[in-house]
Amino acid sequence: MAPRAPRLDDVAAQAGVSAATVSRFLNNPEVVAKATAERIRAAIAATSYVPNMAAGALAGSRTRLIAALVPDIAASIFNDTVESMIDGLASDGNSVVLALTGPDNGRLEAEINMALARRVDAIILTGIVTNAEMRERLRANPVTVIETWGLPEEPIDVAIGFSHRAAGEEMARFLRGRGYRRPHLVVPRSSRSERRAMGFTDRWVRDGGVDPTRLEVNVPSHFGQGRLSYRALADLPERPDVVVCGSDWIAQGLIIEAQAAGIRVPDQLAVTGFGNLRMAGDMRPTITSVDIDGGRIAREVLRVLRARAAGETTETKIDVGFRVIARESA
Amino acid sequence: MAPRAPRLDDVAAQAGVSAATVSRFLNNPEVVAKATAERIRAAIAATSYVPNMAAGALAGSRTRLIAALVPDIAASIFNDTVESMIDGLASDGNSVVLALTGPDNGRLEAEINMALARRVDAIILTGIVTNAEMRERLRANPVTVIETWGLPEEPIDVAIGFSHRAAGEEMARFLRGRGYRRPHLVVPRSSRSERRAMGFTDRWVRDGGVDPTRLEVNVPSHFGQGRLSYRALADLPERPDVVVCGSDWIAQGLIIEAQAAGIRVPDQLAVTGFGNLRMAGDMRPTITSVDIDGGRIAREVLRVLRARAAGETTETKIDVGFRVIARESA
DNA sequence: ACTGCGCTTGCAAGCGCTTTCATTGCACGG
DNA sequence: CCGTGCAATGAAAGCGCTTGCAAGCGCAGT
Repeated sequence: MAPRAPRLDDVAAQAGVSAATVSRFLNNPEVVAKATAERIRAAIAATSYVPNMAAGALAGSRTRLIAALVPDIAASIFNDTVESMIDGLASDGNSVVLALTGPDNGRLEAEINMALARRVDAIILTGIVTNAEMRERLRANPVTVIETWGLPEEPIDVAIGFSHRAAGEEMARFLRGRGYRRPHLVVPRSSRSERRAMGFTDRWVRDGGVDPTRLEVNVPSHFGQGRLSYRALADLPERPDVVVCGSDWIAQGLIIEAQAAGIRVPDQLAVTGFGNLRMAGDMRPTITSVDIDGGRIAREVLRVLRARAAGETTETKIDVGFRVIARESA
Repeated sequence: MAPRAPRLDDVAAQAGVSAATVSRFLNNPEVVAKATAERIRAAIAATSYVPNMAAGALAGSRTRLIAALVPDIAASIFNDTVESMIDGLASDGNSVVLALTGPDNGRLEAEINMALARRVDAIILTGIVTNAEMRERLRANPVTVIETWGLPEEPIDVAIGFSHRAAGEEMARFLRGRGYRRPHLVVPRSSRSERRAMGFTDRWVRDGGVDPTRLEVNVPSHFGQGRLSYRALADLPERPDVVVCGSDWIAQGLIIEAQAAGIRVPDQLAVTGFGNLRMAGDMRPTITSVDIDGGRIAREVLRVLRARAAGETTETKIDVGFRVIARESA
């Protein structure tokens, strides 16, 4: 009944060539003679052949599968990067297996193991893996591993990111330059935010400022937290003059709650975000933020992957930097 | 040098059993004798064996790979659903290949073909496939196909969604009940939004209302469009009393721009959104929206997939409905 | 003791490709 | 006219796993 799906052999027979030639045509069209290519093309159309990549993966030890591990995608700052990566990889003929590692990377190990079992060609991590054993495990594996959004001292393989600490320091410098005196930090509970907060605090204090107050919030961070964070300001012994938020969402929520309370931003309270989401530039007032070029990260990932596919070597540490974007809110 | 990765054989030898038994242990632990299982478990640990799923897929004609096709993930209303699905599927031992079909589903066919080539166990579509040839193609394939967020007359295989037209009608009924007279629609250029707008307009007019004015905006819709949409109201011959937005993002941006212009929402201008994002309930004023239970969609998808995996049959049309959530903005 | 049954296990045949190696055919220079 | 070399192709050996089939085993029933 169900006439089994056509295979390479069927196409080959139809075209009057061997399976090997069809395979070559599929993977390296330029090595087969023009006339042959034409016959094969016709045969493929005639049989409506769809290659079986599972078989190809086994035989060729190349799955064309890339694993992307991210904490979440609900409203994540990584989404733009992930989207660009998927786009680029797809046009190279790869597919992306998206795995969620959850807050605190709770499922990180399980997902890395799954990626290894699938024999993906590369694993793209968000943030850096802290578990030493896991790092070794990955290093021992022939798979390409790219750590993004962070710059560890010794990358497992390749790291593409920036220094969160430096970003924090830069924001401290920026706000100090604008004359603010009493910063308050709203810090999502992720190692990256924590690092930025450290950088901010260290720099601020070293420059003679008073120790910033701080509030920690759960990840993933969102709009509602901004509102709550605003209310929490009331509990502070002294009112801050600027609130440094760990994400643009929080900043937006905080601004809206402040405005609803009749507080003018930035005159009475300045606010900064992080991530420079598109919304930050559209908000009223526009939000001062830190821009990370997610597209650039995606491009670098693609570049590295292409280089690897071509058998070339690449740098192992790529700093994409960041930029404080001064806008109306601070 | 690089001692080749351990295979099933290596584990088998180590455990003193045949490869077949190890395979069975891996896929059906309960069929191997307790003592044997223990020896195999030890052997796996000793050799740090990681199964090769590519080989497993070829031999077992089951990839445990699910393709999820969505238009985008940048700030998509589908993200919650996708996230829940990935979570659920991962805990069943599957992996999700996320493919982006782009605005207008420009890359839909290419990605469906890729999914077919990978021999995924199921394809989860966002929205319904309009290309008749493609629908036939999918029907002819043994793969499970689930269309979500829509309810076509004749699903390719299984459809899990709701009627966008009915949602539009319901919103018309709701606003009319509240006494609004001059609605203005901000409609993203997607077939789903379009359908809701049609439903709204038909109902509104049938109930004796004046034809709503409308503005079309590009997808993916975002905050900034809301601001622009507000400004565009000035071009209208008559000022609307309620703006029905195709997404909560647009509604939020519109509200903020209106407020910045000194307009009180909802007193002077009411606004509704769609999607009931978390933010909608946190905004000032809170946004009246239409809730789609994305988690429910995800759960139904899982249920269907599990049933299929168990060889059972399932309903082919599952209506998850929607609910107008009345809040402050309208 | 013999038969039969259920539970475990092993054997071996693939799954549909890729790739190495060898072969063929042909153009070309000597 | 023959030897060379290159371009194009074919033959066949896997890639590492799953699974149908059959056999071994211990035990209950007769």
